Amino acid sequence: MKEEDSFPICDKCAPESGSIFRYLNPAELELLNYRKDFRKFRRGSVLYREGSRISGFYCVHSGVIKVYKTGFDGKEQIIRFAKTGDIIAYRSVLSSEAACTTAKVIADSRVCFIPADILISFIKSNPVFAHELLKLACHELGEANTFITDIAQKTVRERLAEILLYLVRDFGLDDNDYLRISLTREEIANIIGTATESVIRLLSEFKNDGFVELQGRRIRILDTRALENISNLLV
Amino acid sequence: MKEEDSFPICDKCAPESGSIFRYLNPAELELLNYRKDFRKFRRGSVLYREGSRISGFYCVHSGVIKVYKTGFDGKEQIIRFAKTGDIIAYRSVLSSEAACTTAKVIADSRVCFIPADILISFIKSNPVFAHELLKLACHELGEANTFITDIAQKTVRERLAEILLYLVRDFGLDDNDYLRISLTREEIANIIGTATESVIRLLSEFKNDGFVELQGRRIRILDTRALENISNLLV
DNA sequence: CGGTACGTTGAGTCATATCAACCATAGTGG
DNA sequence: CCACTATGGTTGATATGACTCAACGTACCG
Repeated sequence: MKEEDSFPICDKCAPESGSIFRYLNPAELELLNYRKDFRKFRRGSVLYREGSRISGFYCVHSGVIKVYKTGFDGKEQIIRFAKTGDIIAYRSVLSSEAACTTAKVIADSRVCFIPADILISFIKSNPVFAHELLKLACHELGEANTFITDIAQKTVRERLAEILLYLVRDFGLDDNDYLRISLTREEIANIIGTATESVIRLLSEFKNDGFVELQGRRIRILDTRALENISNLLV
Repeated sequence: MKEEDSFPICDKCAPESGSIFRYLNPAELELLNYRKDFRKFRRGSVLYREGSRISGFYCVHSGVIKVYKTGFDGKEQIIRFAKTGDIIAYRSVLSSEAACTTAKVIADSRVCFIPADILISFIKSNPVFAHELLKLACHELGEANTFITDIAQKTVRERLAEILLYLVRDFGLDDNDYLRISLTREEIANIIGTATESVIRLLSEFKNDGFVELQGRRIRILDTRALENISNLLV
């Protein structure tokens, strides 16, 4: 059996990936392993679509998934990225609402699909798990609020610098200081809420100023300090 | 004892106001009534400030409170309003983070302050309550995501029309179709993320087009349909 | 080798921010 | 009672950041 085909066992992968399931007890983990469904998705495939009813949620084992909303004119607004250990679609499952986002694979992914009912049952049976899930949701809410403020008040230039720093924080840099996530210019634009051309212009401005280096889609971060200054990040 | 001074009992006011506490059992409600602290605040007073550690959260009995973040240049970004039955600051309590917002009274308010530990204990003892709290947080998260998309993609004009409709939905109209919430132009600007002058200009544009009528701070909604068209609201 | 998706650059336009001046109202204190 | 002040509202002029449109370059892929 090739490594890629190995079926992940959550009582092993949960603590390693730091996922929310590390708060489950052995019996619950066993149930999770029994009920979950392991799936693979290639770049570009869609896990679920805005407006659809979802019968469960996903835990990301590997890969990167973008979660976005589609605006009035069809333009996508990226809300967040999910990577190893993150769960997605839990919001819709818990609030009993239709999905308010679409999830599309950016880097080939392996995920577990978990039926909605056992999430609910874990909440009922395991108060610590419920509390941690609440912490997770509340933390995301805090981040959303910060993002609202930024997008409402900052210039595109400031937001671009900020997003680059967030990507460094969340995905890290390789040995040559290249960002470990590969996004199209359009995707970057759809995070910070601007036009693709604006991202291109500002990125090459950053390049000319010596803050970054560009090799096609790869972005090398040369001067974090300068980006921090531009972004006017509080904290 | 004047009506205004009467101490609200949550097992009465919770079901009436539709607050989250309607999911507590009698014993828990008794504990809540015993531990909570009833407080009154005048317009302009601050319940808690961004960055502070909070030892509990608030349930609004009457009045209106604005919850906002302060941006880099000191400009406030209003995140939401809390009115009768709403709870605020629960996010910070649950995520064990410092407050990421400030809460300031817009219309004289009566609130209950509830110590953090009993919120945690309710989550542990009452799975239904925990689930409902999760629903609440997840619902707010969904609204935040929608707002991010709007603010990133819509014009100021569209956002202004949209916010007027939201205010109608959340606060209603009186017998003469006046909005039941009174905001300064600056506050409206701080919701939709624009300059005060822009709000003034667009509002008087709406007035000239016959969509609204303006009497100082009071806004009369004349043509909901037109506002819906302008706002490009999905739904 | 054509096709498709992505990246880049330039030119022109427009929505919105900024700056400045002025008015209206209400509360305050002498 | 009247200046005095503070706060909020309004309007106009001006500046500019960012978007749109359009053309073209590049790279990979079947």
